[in-house]
Amino acid sequence: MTKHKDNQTEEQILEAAQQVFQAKGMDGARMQEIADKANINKAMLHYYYRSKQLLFEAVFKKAFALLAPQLNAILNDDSALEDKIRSFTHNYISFMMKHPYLPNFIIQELNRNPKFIESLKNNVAFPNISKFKTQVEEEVEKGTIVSVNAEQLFINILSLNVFPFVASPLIKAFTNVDDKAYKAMLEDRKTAVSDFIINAIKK
Amino acid sequence: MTKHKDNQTEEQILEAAQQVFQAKGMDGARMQEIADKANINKAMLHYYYRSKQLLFEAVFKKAFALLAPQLNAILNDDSALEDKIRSFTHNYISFMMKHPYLPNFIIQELNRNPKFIESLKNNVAFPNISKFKTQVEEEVEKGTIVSVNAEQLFINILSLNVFPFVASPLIKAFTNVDDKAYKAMLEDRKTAVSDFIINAIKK
DNA sequence: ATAAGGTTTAACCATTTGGTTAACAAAAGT
DNA sequence: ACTTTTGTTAACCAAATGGTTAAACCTTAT
Repeated sequence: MTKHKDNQTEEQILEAAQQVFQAKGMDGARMQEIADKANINKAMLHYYYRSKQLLFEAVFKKAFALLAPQLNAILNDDSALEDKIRSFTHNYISFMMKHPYLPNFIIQELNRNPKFIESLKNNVAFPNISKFKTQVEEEVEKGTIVSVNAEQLFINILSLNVFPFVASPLIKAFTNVDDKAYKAMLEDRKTAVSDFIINAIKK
Repeated sequence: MTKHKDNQTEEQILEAAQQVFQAKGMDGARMQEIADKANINKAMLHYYYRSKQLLFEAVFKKAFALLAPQLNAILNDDSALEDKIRSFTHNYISFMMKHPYLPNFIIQELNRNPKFIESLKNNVAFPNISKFKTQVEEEVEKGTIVSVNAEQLFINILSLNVFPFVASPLIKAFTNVDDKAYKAMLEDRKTAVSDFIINAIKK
């Protein structure tokens, strides 16, 4: 119990900031609300993070660092394509059901400030398609899957997995489904999406 | 040239508001910026629309009214399922390439305020899945497509078509693709996506 | 004990922001 | 002609907001 209270406060702030920023975005978030949620004085936010912008960036980078390994699972893992699709879909949906704010937060703030992505490319293990592209091209050549463009396939996989988390209010409304039933549908998607994708590319 | 100048001003405001709201969201938008873009005094915004909230709602409803018919094309049209998937994909991507801000704007603001969807259900021709569901179930019974849940299929179609517009900065970064090449990829998707979907459900 | 260093708080500040007001200009109705 | 209604503007206002400050409070090493 020597001097870890500082670390603890810093963590409290980051935790509270994460909640507020992810729920309301950079522009909608209020420093006072973050301070209240962290049970500290507003000046502490500036003591530890200097400015709203820097606090936001800390939250954003932490969120992105959480997402990146998920994506690298499909882009850089060594297993066979079909296995990867199944495990990625299963794992990604499980993961996002625990962090439902994440994808929307990242997409929204990246749209607000596209330059922001440049700093991420340096700081975090940034997902890259090249290895996945080689693998897809090999499988096409071997004849195990139909001829597909690797980028398009990647976009399709990503779309089918991410979109239901980004657009949930809209989809719920169109399909006349409540929260509970929507969760059940997401649960089904852990296998339904991979079946769908594999069906689409299997010869 | 009698008394349409009023209408003209009102339109200028709505047009400017649309640009600013869609680029920066409700919270990030500034009334002064809208006024400047419309080349009018800030007080005029309140003269015609009373408040930021009401101006925003006018913009939002107009945007949603533009989107809804697109979705009704796949949900309520009478043509055969396969034809619908092909024409929807083609038309939706063409349409969104002309209005790239639209889907992100609607999704973002609906996440910010999910209650908002209730008022839409009354005002606009709100897309509904029921007819589409019947059609899918019939085709499954006839044996022309594999056994799929209609809601899941709808989500898949929507995901594959919408997501690339919502997450473009992210996808561009992962696939190392610039603006021009991304547009070409979207162009390809007009047929690639429908092929993908039909492959996935065809027996 | 006490000096030094980091930590925390209440009060304060400058700027921004949505919104209002009162006067003025332009049509439109009589 | 003149009165009323509608459209437009500059100046103004109160509240909110990100950020600062100066003093108080701990903790710890000397």
